[in-house]
Amino acid sequence: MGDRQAKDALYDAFGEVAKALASGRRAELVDVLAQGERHVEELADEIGQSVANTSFHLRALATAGLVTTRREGTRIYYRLASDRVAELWAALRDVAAAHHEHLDDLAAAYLGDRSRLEQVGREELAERIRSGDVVVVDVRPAAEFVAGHIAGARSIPVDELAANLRSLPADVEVVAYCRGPYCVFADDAVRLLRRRGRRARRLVDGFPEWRRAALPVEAGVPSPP
Amino acid sequence: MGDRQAKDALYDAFGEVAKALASGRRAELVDVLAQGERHVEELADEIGQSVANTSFHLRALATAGLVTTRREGTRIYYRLASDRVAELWAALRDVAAAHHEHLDDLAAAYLGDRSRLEQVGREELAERIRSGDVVVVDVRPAAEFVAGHIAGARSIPVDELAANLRSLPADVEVVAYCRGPYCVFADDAVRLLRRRGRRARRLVDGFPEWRRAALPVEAGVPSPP
DNA sequence: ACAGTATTCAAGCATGTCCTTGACGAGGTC
DNA sequence: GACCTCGTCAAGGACATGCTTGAATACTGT
Repeated sequence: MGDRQAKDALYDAFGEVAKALASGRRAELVDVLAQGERHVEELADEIGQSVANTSFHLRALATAGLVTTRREGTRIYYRLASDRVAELWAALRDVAAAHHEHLDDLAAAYLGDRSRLEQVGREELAERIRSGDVVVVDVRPAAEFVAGHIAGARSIPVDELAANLRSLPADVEVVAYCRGPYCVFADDAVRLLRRRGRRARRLVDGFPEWRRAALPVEAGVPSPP
Repeated sequence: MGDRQAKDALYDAFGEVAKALASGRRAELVDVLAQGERHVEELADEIGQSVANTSFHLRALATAGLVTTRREGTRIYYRLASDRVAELWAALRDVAAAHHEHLDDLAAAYLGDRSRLEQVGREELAERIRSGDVVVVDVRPAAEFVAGHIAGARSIPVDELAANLRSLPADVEVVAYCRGPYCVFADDAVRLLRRRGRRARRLVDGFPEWRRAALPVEAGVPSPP
């Protein structure tokens, strides 16, 4: 006990888990799966890869233990193995944001200029929801809303927002949220709303962080009008 | 903004950070550096690799931003870029412990049977230190004790423990701690102490976790007898 | 049992990673 | 200034990874 070979093998196992996240495509998959389960074809579409290659990456994640599967009819749904995986993913993002040399530039290139985009913190939003003077809009794809969302939120996927503008009360501030700090959906939604003269901000991070903070969530289809 | 190419580049950057940990040797380095700064030759010795290869891995960690350096005379000291990195490392260990298929076996092969090894939690130990009815022994190498240790602990590196047994009071329980949950030093120390008829337990994790929990720490050489 | 479809597997190529050896470079010391 | 030490860099060989294409598998639903 305590010998070199066994130690190397143990730490190699930690390395294997890290290797599962050591690919941009797999990182994207984890980011999507942190919203809830999805099947292979959807995931392939999300990450812009062939189904075969997506399946290959999902297998890598499954082999490392980060995701598990469930069959429903002819589809196979993948989901994160547990909340710990989402926490690992959040820790990885944190370290990258703090220490990766070019992350700011890359984020700016993908997200655009956020300096004029007002954000709202989780606790403040929870408070405003309790007092009822805010409309919370989930701008992720509908499937992710169904898998779980902030209690009381309305589902309006970002590409349907322009068409549904008038269903939002004009005199109440809107808070949009999406997948997390590196997701563009809420940014685009807030920009659109402000161009139309609405008061709008985005939640600083996304639904997975809200859920992990043990704030109120719901799941299932939107309640009828 | 929001295009495929920029998104891929951003997530590739997250992947690069994960890749820095995607090697058992680099994981070992991070585990050691979580104790405090060390120079290349020491690190090479710790991970059982050539100096050249250790330098290569340290460069990989530095390029990803996980470690930084400081020159002192002819030596170069490496340290973790921040506490976030230690948190990422802890999150990685958690996920591996929960989901890696063979981690239990690998840990057992390296650490030996822990079923008869009693452990003590951080909060309980903090309480017992306040009431003063426990001796806390830091069994890591002396350099790591100097870089930082639990307030009030004594430094007795594990391979010097047998020779210093009589300096420990016989009627007080001993709690040994070391680098973390996958470190053998405290296990070996507790086993030795119990064979010699002492009451002894190990802290569940190690010094980095104690410090991150904002419990009392000190640094510097042991106070004179 | 059969056809249909979602997913996985296999082969193949280009590219990247790990570790070794030997030479080089930056700083300190005499 | 010459020498010494610590650390880094470069080249090279064995091996692993990422993506594509095309075929195989494992279910479902009738």
